[in-house]
Amino acid sequence: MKKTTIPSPRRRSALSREHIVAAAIELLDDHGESGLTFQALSKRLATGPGAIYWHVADKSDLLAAACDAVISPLFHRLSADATPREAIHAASGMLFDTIDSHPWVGSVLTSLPGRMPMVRVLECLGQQVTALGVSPNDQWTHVSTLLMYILGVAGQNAANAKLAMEMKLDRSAFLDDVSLAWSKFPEEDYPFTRRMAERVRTHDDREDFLTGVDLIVRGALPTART
Amino acid sequence: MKKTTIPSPRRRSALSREHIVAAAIELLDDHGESGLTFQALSKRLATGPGAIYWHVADKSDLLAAACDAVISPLFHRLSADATPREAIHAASGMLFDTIDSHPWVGSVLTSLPGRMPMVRVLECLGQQVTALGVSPNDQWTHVSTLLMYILGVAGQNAANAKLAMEMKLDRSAFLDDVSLAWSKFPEEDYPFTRRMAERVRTHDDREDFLTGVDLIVRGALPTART
DNA sequence: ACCTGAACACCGTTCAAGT
DNA sequence: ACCTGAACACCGTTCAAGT
Repeated sequence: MKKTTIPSPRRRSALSREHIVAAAIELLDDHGESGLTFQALSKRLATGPGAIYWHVADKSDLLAAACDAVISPLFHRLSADATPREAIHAASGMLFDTIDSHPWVGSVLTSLPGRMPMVRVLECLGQQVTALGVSPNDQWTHVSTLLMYILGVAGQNAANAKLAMEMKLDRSAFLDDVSLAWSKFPEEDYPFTRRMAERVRTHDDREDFLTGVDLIVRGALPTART
Repeated sequence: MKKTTIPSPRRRSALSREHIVAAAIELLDDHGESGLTFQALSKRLATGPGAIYWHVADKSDLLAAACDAVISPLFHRLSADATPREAIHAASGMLFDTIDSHPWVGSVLTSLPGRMPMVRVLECLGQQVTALGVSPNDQWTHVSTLLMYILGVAGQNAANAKLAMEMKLDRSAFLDDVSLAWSKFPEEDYPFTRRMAERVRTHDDREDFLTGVDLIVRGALPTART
């Protein structure tokens, strides 16, 4: 909701990749994924669209850079003295918080399989799952299960935010909408969906997410070590 | 790789929602997500772009209809006489196969949170998890964990296919590319990614996916019943 | 009721021309 | 080396006009 209506105070600073990425992040945060256009971006930076292409290859390069700029600082903040389970929990929580406050990160992250912002998440999870004592043979399966789950939640978060913005609703009004739709499905064919209509309106996204992470970690290591 | 170069054999048939959706699916299958444009679609249907809007609200409506047309038949093919675990396994396998042969489904599915194609998956999983004997309090968590995992894999599949198509590589060449990139990360900071470089090139996507499903189901129900 | 197709607003990207 | 801004190709969507 912050408007950040800066008319044109960045005359002095020469255009740089960092400035461009920072401005892109502001646009994405304020107006959603559709808010980032080279038109809007060049206006905010007081240049022409062509200037941006000197510092950035294309739009997907810009999105990747914006995503990485938001995500990479997270992994410097992880305390080293924690059990693997705690570390996974902490990293997941931080990831959720940034995806929650920058919903576009969820969809950009998914769109870069095996590339830089995502590999940071992979590596972090991989090291902790290894430290958990999972046998080398199972490490890939367990880490990628965890990663796919996180990407799924991230993508849903992005989709929710995008739809809510299009419908000009806030998050809770949007969930009310979903809840109402679920309560109208025929009881006969959709008993489960019907039963969950109330739940979806009142649940805590963050808590649900972390419970899912724990559930997967528990499945990965039947011999629990707290 | 099927070209399906039908010049214009559909003169007779009056335009209908079903025809439009079927043509849209063909375009998506043959040329990927970017292949579906109202321009290309109206050319294939031998009409103007405006005609399509009489039967379809807008592009997202069209995508939702195409996605649902591909997904909904799946859930009529589930045999009733199976244990919950088998049913979840079977449904997941079918879902994977359709997402694998129609990669765009992965991204469209994610973009419709709580809406029609996705609710079918939710309901199917929900009924089986309920039959599994999970307590009412835990049903939401376990089902949504499973669903988010499936959506994560679906999204990655779509992203892989999209990138591979842009780079004009087939799937295995694309994975070779990722594998090579992973093998070049600095050993010091990315030991796990490095170790998995070979794995990512040779793994079986479908098998990994189903192993992940089992892992989550196992976590959901510590008291295994086969 | 259903279709036509030109027109509109907007997008990512390019490139000759400037400094 | 870096920036300018007009131009290009293409997109989703609209709408007056037809049948």
